[in-house]
Amino acid sequence: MTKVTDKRAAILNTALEQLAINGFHNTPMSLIAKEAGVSAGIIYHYFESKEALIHELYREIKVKFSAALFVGEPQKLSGIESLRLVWFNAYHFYVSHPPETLFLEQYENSPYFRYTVEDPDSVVIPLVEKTQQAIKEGIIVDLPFSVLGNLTFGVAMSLAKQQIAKRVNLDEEMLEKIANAIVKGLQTA
Amino acid sequence: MTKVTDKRAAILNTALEQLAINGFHNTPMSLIAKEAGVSAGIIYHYFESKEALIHELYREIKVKFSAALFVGEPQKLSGIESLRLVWFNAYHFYVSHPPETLFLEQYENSPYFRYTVEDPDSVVIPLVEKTQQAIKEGIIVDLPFSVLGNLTFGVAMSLAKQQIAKRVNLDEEMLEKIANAIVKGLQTA
Amino acid sequence: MTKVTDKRAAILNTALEQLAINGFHNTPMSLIAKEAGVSAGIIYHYFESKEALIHELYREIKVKFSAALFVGEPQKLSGIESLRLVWFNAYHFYVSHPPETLFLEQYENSPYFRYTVEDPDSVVIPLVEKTQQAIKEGIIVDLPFSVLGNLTFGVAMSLAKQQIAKRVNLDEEMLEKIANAIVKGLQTA
Amino acid sequence: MTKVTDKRAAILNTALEQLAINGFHNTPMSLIAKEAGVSAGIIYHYFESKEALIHELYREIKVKFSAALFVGEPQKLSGIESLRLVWFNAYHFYVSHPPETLFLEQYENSPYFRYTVEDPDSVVIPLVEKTQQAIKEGIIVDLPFSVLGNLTFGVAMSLAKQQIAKRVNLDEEMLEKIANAIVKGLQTA
DNA sequence: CATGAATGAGCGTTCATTCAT
DNA sequence: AATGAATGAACGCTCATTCAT
Repeated sequence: MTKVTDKRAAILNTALEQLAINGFHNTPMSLIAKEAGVSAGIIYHYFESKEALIHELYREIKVKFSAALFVGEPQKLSGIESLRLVWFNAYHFYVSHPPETLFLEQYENSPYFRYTVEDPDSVVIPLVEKTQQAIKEGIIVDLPFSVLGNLTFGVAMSLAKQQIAKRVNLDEEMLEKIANAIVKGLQTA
Repeated sequence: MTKVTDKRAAILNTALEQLAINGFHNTPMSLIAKEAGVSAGIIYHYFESKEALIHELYREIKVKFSAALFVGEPQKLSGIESLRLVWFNAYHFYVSHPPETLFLEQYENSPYFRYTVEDPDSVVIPLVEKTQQAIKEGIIVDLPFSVLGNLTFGVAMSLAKQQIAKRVNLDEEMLEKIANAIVKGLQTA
Repeated sequence: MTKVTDKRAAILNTALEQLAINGFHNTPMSLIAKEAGVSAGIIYHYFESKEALIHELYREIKVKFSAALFVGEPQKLSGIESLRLVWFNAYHFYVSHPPETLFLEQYENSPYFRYTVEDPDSVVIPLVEKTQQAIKEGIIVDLPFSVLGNLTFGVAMSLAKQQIAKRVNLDEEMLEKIANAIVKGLQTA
Repeated sequence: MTKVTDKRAAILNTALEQLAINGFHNTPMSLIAKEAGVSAGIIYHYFESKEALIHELYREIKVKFSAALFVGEPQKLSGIESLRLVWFNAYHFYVSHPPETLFLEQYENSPYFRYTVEDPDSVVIPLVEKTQQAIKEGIIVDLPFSVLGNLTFGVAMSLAKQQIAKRVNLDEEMLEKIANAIVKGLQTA
């Protein structure tokens, strides 16, 4: 049992690594197999296809990401403070998980995967409710969730990618400025 | 003379369309040729390789995009008003050019093209200077250009992509709200 | 184990045959595959490229050829007798291995392979030494090795090619005459 | 008239040069056209095909070569002296015409052209007769013409190729030695 | 479960040849 | 005669997937 999980996990880990480095289309299954120390054939025992493997990877990363958003228990803070903390959590997840971030970006921009429906992870519901309440209370501007997502997570990911690629060097002070800009923008009045 | 330009242009147009729909790696040269109504070989008369064709496409789109930013002459407005107008221009360019937008996103996230240096188009310099001045005057928060780019163009593109995919429906009122959020966030005090 | 060797060997054998018949550039990999009864892809499992396959073929033929030179133990004969025997051995190898001979000729005259360094096969060193000694003793004319090679192996190969092409019919008597001519020419005084 | 000849000649000259450098299969017609300063299409006005162009080149080189053999009027010398002079003429032609030599070698070893019949150029008949007479007189060993050709022209070409490739440096003294070896070998008694 | 040899469709690219101008 | 854009078959090679062992 542990063994099975181990091999499956090894494949997933290696796949993530290699897909992030080489891109989806420059990462042959045989390379994943080789780097994971398994045979090419066995991958098809655990995953139906390369596509399925990638989808599964996406799912797992999403779960990890969702969990990371709750560091510091933002659900217990006020609307604005919650927003700020969640933003930092997202940014820090991205910045400290380069392969995951590069993978997500590729996945979400691949026309191949473009039509995958994304329903919000159930675990994230407390945050959604918190935000809805803040909107109703007139604390946060009334914008659709997907727009709010862009203005927060989207920006966090873009910045993290720049940081990862070292095209910018964001220190704590600058991050504060950026978080302020975002929070200020989304606050009413 | 016109003929040459025509065929070259037909290839570029078709390539853009197909690359946006299928993605770089699921768009064989033979498909571009077929859709453009030309033979596979002739593409190599106009472009050195598939890679060169894609780079050229990128270059041309960037030029069109840069030009689009100047609609309404933002360079003649005050720092804040200029920022707001440029943001709208970017958003409208993206939203009204879905293939270009999908292409740009893929291009800029392709590991294959990740190392292409991007110096700001010279035509865009007036806007850069305008912004620098606004920062110096303390009107806009002092953040690196790449960060400001994320908070403006990056957000505009993400929203446009959502709009294109009909995952959201942004009317003028909502766009105003969003533009306000961004401008407010970037304004000092 | 035997199987692997079998398929690799089948590819090499078929490649030799086809390359000799059609020439390097008129022998598609797909033809080699078809004639060898394997898929096109599998060749690349055993050889890195068409070029590598050809180089490997050359190497193997050279080894076989070198071994053939020692039939009758020429290294134990006097300088002159050794020379004569080696010449016959070379000629007989060529004449009894038409594909190998045609292949060698193409390989060594291909601009593509013109710059391959050819150090004498280590197995051949005894013969080289024997010849050097005969030169030092004043039995054989003092000419560079490459020139001696031409006057012996070169001539043997050319004649063998003519024989193979049936442009001449060299019986034992005539071969004796030719060998005599060569040996006489290279003998001092 | 002169113009036609000029363009045809330009194509032939350039073709020779490029074919010698790159080999038959790495010399596109378009390269020949470009280097000759003509259009790709016009070549097909003068030559039926690439193959026909190559055959024609071969024919012309053979004529030049045959003429070169008569330098110093060997047909007026004694059998042995004639043989020696012809050998030198052949060698010097090869060495002073590298493109022609590399071309000839490729041509004659190409399986594609292997079955071209080679009847001795009529211009060469005086030499053939001279040799036949010398054989009849018992001065030169009685060997078929093609064998004698190998032992003389064949060796001369091989050595010239080595000289051209600078794999050996044959000075006059050494050439004398080699010529002596050949002549001695072919002389009776 | 596990291997890795084997398949074969598909890709990017080349180039001899043609033909509208 | 002359051009060079255009064609399209063919090539070397890759790789997701299968399957005998």
